[in-house]
Amino acid sequence: MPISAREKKSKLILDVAIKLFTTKGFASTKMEDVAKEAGISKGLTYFYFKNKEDLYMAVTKKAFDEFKSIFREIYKVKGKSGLQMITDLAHAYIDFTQANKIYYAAILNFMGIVQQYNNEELRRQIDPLILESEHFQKLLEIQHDCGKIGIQMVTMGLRDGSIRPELQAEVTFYTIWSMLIGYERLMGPVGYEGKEIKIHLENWKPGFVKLMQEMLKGTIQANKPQVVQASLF
Amino acid sequence: MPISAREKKSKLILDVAIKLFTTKGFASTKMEDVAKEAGISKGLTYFYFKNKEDLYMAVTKKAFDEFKSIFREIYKVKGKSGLQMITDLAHAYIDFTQANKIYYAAILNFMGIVQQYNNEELRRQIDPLILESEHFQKLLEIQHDCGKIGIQMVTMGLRDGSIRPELQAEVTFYTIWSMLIGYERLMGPVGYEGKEIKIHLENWKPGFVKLMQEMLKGTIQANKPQVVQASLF
DNA sequence: AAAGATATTAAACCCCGTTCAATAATAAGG
DNA sequence: CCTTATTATTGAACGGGGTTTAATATCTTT
Repeated sequence: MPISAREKKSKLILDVAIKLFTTKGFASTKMEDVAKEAGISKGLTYFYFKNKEDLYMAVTKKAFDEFKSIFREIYKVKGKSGLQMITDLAHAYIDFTQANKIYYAAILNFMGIVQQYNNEELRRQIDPLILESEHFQKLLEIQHDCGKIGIQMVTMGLRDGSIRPELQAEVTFYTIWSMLIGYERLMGPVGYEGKEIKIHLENWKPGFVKLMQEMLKGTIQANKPQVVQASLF
Repeated sequence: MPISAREKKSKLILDVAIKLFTTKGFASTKMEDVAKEAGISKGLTYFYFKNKEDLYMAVTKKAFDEFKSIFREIYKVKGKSGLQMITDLAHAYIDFTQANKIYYAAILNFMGIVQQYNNEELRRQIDPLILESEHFQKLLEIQHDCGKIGIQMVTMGLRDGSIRPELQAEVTFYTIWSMLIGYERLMGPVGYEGKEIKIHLENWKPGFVKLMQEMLKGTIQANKPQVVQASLF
């Protein structure tokens, strides 16, 4: 695939933006900084991206792509029980969010926007340019896809007996996702407090994952993979 | 308690700010708007609050106070099992966050700042005025207090048998908190998607709470209150 | 009533995202 | 190859809005 000059420069700007957002944060990164680092004039960045928010959306798009690929990678490996997949997903998710803070921040930010979007009173506050952004709809789709894959994992678990059969797949998966989102959100603040509590929390991650497993665990051994042919989708 | 004129006006501004942040959102609310609505000049708001962020911190403070009182109210009722308390807490938390979007947004925002604060590289990005804010340290404390109360609830559950004894109180409580935070965060976005998935998610809340209970449930009946004398703190 | 502290205002300031008119570079067509 | 449209690129100007400031008014205190 021959990349046009335009696409190349667009990518350059995006890469610079990611780098700066990562090191300095979104708010502290000026459009001028991005331009300078990319070796172009400030005005030109507006030729490639509608505005700063649009640039951030492009970052978010990359984040979601990577995010979805994590889901897919785990899902496509055969010979694992549903519970094992969910467990792997949890680990991968935590690793991902910790290794890519901006990506994760971007995803969280996006979810916040969608939340506003659902609220009629708040919807009009959203910068219309965001909604017009070519990325916005695509992001909704990707998020949806991730959900679908996750639900399939739980469904597998229900079928292969690794997850308690009385659970409902959608509810269960979204609850797990909730836990993961909240885990990241709390990890920092809680860890910070220092003093007594911090010590015990060093083993939060294993404890967290274990609790999740307990919540789901079905009739078969959780960690011993179980071969099942799943007819999914 | 005789309230000084200064405190009264300060409170007026704060109330106006809360009202406007609620209806228009933080970013869309201009300092001028706040001033006008409060019947004062823009400059004067800077006499009572260091800057916009400081004003938001004051809102956050109110949010956390209310938040903590929820924890306390539930905790002080006698004759409930630990599991029941946690269950009540979950319901109260969800109600609170849905009834007070700005308050909840403020709490989330604060947690985000603390997260930055823990990261040496990111710490310097934080507006120093925030850290200097008289509220900041107090907020950390309140958050800490909430954690302590929650942990006590779990501890009660461990003692009275309503929560599985092999669990560790801190880890368990923070995991539950994670779930709650994530639940709110996902509720909007997931609900939005419309189509197939939405239908099933209408029963997410009960399913969510039930899953949480299953995760914790110990040897005694969960929802039937169990009188125990807890020697806490 | 004078001196000092406290409130209050309007205007100025400045940062930064955004727009724009002018110019250069490239591509297309005859 | 020269002309003409199209696409890139720039630097300067614009404008919104948070923040500062100098001047003024309103208490307090003695």
